[in-house]
Amino acid sequence: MELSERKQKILKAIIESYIETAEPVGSKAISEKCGLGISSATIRNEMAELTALGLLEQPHTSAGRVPSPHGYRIYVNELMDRHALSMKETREINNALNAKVNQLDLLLSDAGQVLSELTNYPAYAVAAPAAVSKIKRFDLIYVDVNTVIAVAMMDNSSVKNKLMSFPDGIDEAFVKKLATVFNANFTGITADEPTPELIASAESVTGDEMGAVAAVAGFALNLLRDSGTPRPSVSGASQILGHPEFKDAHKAQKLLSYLSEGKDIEKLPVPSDGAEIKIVIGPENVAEELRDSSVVMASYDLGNNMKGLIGVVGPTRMDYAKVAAHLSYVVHGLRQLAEGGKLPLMPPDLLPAPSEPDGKE
Amino acid sequence: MELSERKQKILKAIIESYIETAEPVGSKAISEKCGLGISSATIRNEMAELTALGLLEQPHTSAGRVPSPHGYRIYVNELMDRHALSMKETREINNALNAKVNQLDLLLSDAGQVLSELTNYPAYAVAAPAAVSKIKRFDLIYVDVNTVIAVAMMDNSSVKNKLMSFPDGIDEAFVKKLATVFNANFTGITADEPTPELIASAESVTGDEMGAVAAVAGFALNLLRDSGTPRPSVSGASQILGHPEFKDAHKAQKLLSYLSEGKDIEKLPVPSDGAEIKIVIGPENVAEELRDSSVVMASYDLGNNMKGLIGVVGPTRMDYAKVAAHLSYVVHGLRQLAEGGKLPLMPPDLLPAPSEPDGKE
DNA sequence: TTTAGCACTCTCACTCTCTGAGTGCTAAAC
DNA sequence: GTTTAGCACTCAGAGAGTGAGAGTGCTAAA
Repeated sequence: MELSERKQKILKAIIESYIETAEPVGSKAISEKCGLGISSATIRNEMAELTALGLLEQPHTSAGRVPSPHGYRIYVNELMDRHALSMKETREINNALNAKVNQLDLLLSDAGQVLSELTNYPAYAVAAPAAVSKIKRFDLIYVDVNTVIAVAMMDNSSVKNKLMSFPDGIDEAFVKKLATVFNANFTGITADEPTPELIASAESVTGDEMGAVAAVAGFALNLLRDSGTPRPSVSGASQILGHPEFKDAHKAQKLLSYLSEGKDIEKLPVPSDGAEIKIVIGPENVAEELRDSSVVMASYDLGNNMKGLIGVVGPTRMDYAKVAAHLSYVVHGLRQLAEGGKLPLMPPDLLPAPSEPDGKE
Repeated sequence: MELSERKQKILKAIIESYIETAEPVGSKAISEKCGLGISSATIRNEMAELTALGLLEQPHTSAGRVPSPHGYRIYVNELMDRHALSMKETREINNALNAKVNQLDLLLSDAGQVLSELTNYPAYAVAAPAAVSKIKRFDLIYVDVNTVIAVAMMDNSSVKNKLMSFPDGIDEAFVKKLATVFNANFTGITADEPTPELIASAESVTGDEMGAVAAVAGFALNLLRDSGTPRPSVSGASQILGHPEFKDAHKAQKLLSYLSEGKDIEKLPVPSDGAEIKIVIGPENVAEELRDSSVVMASYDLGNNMKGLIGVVGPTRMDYAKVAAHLSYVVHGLRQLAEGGKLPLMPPDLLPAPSEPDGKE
């Protein structure tokens, strides 16, 4: 389908006005605003045709027009201007990410928080579910006679630790031996592999004192079990309540609990091949709960098997251009940080690559 | 002020009915329900007196009565029955906590989640802000030639880790030396102490390669800076939207963003001396944002300097009895877990100690 | 092809009325 | 003195009716 240039301009103007005001847009407003020296009657004719094409909708006869999901799709694929990040925005992202380069798992949820504060929509981040997850490195740190820290690095590069108490005391040499045995036997195995024997053999090798082996093994098993099913971390959930389409608390609740419970996360949108940013509009969503929201998301791959999704959720009337630009910049920032760099405090001249939503149709 | 027994019974019946239905309670309903063989006219007389005493309020002349904050206070202090946890509830708490005994910081937010799911109100958990925080133990784990894990245990027993990448490669022996030096120099110091010299001396001792010392020191400094100002972790935020008093999205948003932003957490209620559970009702709250909500909270002290607050937030029309019982049981569970035990899968015969709200007046 | 004009439609805000729930008061009953 | 029945009174909320305003679609002229 090819739209005349004028139709495109009108559609764009309508969508942008609606994004700003959340009110149905009338012909008069467009004829004044969009700059083509054209009367409202002409606009009306064009709008009628756009409605017939399914790009606009009418809440009722005498209201203005509202973009349909399909209309947003065209807008996003073809009409939308790239949003140029302001100095201030860039600085805000850089500073916030720089300040938080501690634990990598936390970095992601922090990135979500930055994103959410910047865009005024909730953001989520979730690690890619690993088909089988393994422990890559295991160690025990002796703190004092009652305390040991167990540390495990998974093959997706997440690091977990647990503080373990031994009220009856534990021997430093024993801890060392235990660490060696565990590092030798528990790295590289998956949750399915027969571990009871492993534990038994570890016990026999070390000569267990008061179940330390079992305790440590329990930690390891838990990790293997848990890290297969990541939970999304959601930031800025309450932002959604600021938008008029969610002033019905029940609607907001459905969306929020879907996001934060992490059920059916496999139904979250995933990027199409090669696209850096994917925009999924309302009914295009697989998950029932997202059907009248839109999602702007990106996948990240920070190397070392750290992969996953990060995205922003909002009403279909969403400022796609701005959100896409922010998201894209944040993902670039993450990658840079993961490579060990710091982010420059001034914005680079080259803005992030163009967003590339999947063009169906 | 002494209430006659009959007034107490009526007040109790009104509050419990209101907690259940969220509708103003009329005299007729009470006369039928409360079991004293007394007509609605008599109840009306009593209700008028209770209103005069400030324990009930009338939304308007011809509506029923609604408990006032003061009324709730009396109810909580004197009238409320202890809620006995069902087998099912106990099992649910035990299982959920048992399953999550990995990282202790996570355990707390998990406890919040359990609480929130059980009570249908949002829950928060926040560590006590440390006056000065220090590193108790520091270590580096060599993973491979490009990767090192830094682990630090703070004196409040929280353990933090960071995965560090060294694209140019790093030597295992060097990592060991570095760990020794850092453990010797960075434990026991506070954020204020003059660290540039420390770093310099560490660099000279180890003979730095490509800024590894600086990277590790950066991690340590960040920890020291950050861990002084804990953020509350909030679970089940969206639950609040399920209650009719928060169907106004704006009101809900104010509450939620207060909780999750962690601003002014010093204004969160703190337990009064000796009380195990504290209940703070509506306007009794210090924080402006909590003024028309109630908070049921407890402090926990899991030993090893792990202290903090855990609580549940809801409308003033809250099922105080149930929430207090759940919270109390969860806190007991935490303590048991911290001591290294597992929770029994069957409920103990002895239910948690009675809740003990501060009795002002 | 564009535009002005006009009749038409439909929502929203407003008012009015009616209904039902619940009260407070009074006078009688216990 | 306490309790109760009876009754007039009050008020929120639902529903119907109305007018204004915004915006449309159509027609005929430019």
